[in-house]
Amino acid sequence: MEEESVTPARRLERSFYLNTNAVEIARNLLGKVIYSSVDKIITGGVIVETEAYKGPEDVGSHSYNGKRTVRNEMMYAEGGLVYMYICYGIHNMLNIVTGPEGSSHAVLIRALEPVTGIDVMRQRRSVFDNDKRLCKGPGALCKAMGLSKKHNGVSLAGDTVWIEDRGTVLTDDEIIASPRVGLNITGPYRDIPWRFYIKRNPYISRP
DNA sequence: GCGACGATCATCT
DNA sequence: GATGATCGTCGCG
Repeated sequence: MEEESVTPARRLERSFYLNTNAVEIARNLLGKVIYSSVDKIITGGVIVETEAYKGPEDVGSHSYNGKRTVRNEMMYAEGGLVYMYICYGIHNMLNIVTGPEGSSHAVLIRALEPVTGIDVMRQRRSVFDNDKRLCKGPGALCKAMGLSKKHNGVSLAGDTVWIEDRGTVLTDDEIIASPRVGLNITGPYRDIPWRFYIKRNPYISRP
């Protein structure tokens, strides 16, 4: 038998997403690689920034207090699906549904370090001068990866959107936890450190 | 039916 | 750092 010199990339398994602690999953998604295959073109990048949203106790979550609407229904699905919604009328947001069916936790993907299909991402974003901007922010990365609300409910076990573990190990001192971005709420959940990003990574949406 | 409001981004100054 | 773009969704009654 021949030994592998590097850890082979392998898709995250279903159990990864069934963890009931979305905060833990948000942290553990850092360093993983997310891919999309849209119009037969594969694009992807390393996840460098995430945010956890924990329903129903999290005032910042769409599912706060058990709220259930047409828009957020996907949050209640079993972990391992994609929850997409539109923000500010323009921007698509990519979330990973987590926890068992009936719970409503999710992780927002906020920034990627582009790895695959970079030229297509430049075209989709009309950004040709600075690859650090390609997937800088949740709306930007969706545009770069060709993802929109029509991908709501797509399974990460399928061949449209999936996440791989490349064996990257991040220690706690390489990860920054900080308050979440853009929430217009008051109370303790406003400043709870549920945003995670890789320290000094130039591809995050903001320091 | 309608008014208000975003888990943002690009383009200014 | 400030501002305008832009529209789906929610909640009201």
